[in-house]
Amino acid sequence: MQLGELEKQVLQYFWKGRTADAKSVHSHFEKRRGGTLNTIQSTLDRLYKKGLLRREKQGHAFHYQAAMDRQAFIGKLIEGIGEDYSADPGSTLIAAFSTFSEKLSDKQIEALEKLIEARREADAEQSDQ
Amino acid sequence: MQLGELEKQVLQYFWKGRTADAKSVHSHFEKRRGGTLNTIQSTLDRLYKKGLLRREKQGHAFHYQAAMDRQAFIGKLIEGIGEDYSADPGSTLIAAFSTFSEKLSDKQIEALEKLIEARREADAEQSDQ
DNA sequence: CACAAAACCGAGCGTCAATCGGTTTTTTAC
DNA sequence: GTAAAAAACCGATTGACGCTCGGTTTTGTG
Repeated sequence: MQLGELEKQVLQYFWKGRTADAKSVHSHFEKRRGGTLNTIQSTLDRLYKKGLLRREKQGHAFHYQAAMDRQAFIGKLIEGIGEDYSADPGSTLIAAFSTFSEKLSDKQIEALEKLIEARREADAEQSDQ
Repeated sequence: MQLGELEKQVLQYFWKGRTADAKSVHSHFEKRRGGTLNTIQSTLDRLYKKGLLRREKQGHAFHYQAAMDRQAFIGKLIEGIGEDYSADPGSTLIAAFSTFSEKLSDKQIEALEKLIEARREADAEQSDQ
């Protein structure tokens, strides 16, 4: 799922937890980059059709919000990379870890180990039943 | 770094450790998908200009080979995603782990833990000096 | 130097995001 | 209920970029 520059920015805007209609989004982006309301509208529509935004009629306008959070979306993108280049999940993850290794803080490493631990426990649970 | 379909396939061809000239690559891909030698040539050239293939004149033709292996490249792509969506390395990695968690074998989890351990030791080493 | 092989150039096509003018549909206000 | 306003929707244009390939130039070899 490759997004254009404006799409990326709009998505990140919604990841702040906001719900907004085209008008609000437009007034937010107008200052920093210009563009008409129509441009924002078609971008919202594209993101909606791609399943990245949810929307709902509220009075006269659609109110949009993120359909998944940043973490879930990034996970999907990384999954897509694995598929594109025929890498299994394990090696994709190892590639990621190797690349980032030096940049990780102790805290982040701990968080990762906690996830691993949790996953191990889930495994044990499974074999109990 | 978004690649086209042919580019992806050619790159994977080189990840098998091969060194090859345009002619060889073409004869490899001709069966499964057709296309002229010229198409392969321009694809090799594009990949070369993107820094994904290395090349060297050998007699009258360039011999190409992968400039980095699959793991390094996938690492770079994932890094790019983090940049595109303003995610720090730690959260990118956690997103990857969360997404793949259930799909990982025990072996792959162990491999990951070994990497974490290695990274911890590197840290300790550092603080010794 | 001539011939062959490969590199290189350039153009056309398809896809897709960004952009925006114009039209249709929907809401709301009277 | 109808008119005005607001928003959605449609369609066309532009700009990237990958794929494709014909044609020209360069290069290596005998």
